[in-house]
Amino acid sequence: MKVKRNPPKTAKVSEYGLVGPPNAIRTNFTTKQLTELEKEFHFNKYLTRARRVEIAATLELNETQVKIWFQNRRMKQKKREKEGLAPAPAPRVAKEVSEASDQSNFTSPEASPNSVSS
Amino acid sequence: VMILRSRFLDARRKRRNFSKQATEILNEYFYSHLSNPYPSEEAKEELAKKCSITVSQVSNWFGNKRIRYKKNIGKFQEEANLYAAKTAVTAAHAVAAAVQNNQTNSP
DNA sequence: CAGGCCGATCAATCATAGTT
DNA sequence: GAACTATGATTGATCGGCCT
Repeated sequence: MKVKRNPPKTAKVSEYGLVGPPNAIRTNFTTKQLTELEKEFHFNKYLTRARRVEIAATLELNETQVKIWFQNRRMKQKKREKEGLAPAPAPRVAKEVSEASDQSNFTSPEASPNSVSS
Repeated sequence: VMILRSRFLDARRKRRNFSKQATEILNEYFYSHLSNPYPSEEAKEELAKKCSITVSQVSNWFGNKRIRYKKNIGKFQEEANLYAAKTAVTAAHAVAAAVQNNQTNSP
């Protein structure tokens, strides 16, 4: 569960030396877990220690996983907000090859969680 | 039976390939900064503007490119040489122009 | 000093567009 | 037109930095 890297900020990554922790499984959250987390997120963007423990226990996840999920979720939301507010620069790229770039971008982010279990 | 792959919640995943020239610009930056292919936020914004895509898309592109490049450098060698050459030519033109300008300006 | 959050990135995977 | 490959996007998790 660790993927030691070295993303250089002030250095060079010249040789991408393979960092190799043999183990690093990306846990797949179940639809139920995601649904619960999402529900909680809409209630509170931030978790309290107590709530985190509670949720972790209920969903059978580590506190860390819950914590990380919320962090990622917040970043996701921020990204969405930023993206959804200024997508329409209509620069006439009056040049050669340039297909129609339609962007039906409106302020309608989320979709409905569909769980069509077979 | 618990491993359900109902992961198709991404109805918005209607991807659209970037224009040929956008890819051109991104690759040019990538290969001319191969030692450190991490554009700053400002650079990303500039690239985004030139490519007519969002900053996030620029980030995605670099993220994918970096990983895929290191995953199989050999597969991209050809591409790397191509852009390296292109950059060299551009640089040469710049030098030539500078020289020309210097001559017409120095008595 | 430990713990959380942010921002960027990674790495694996998904789903689709483009090729063969 | 199926089979394969290229590519953009998503996301659980890591890293470094900053703040409380």
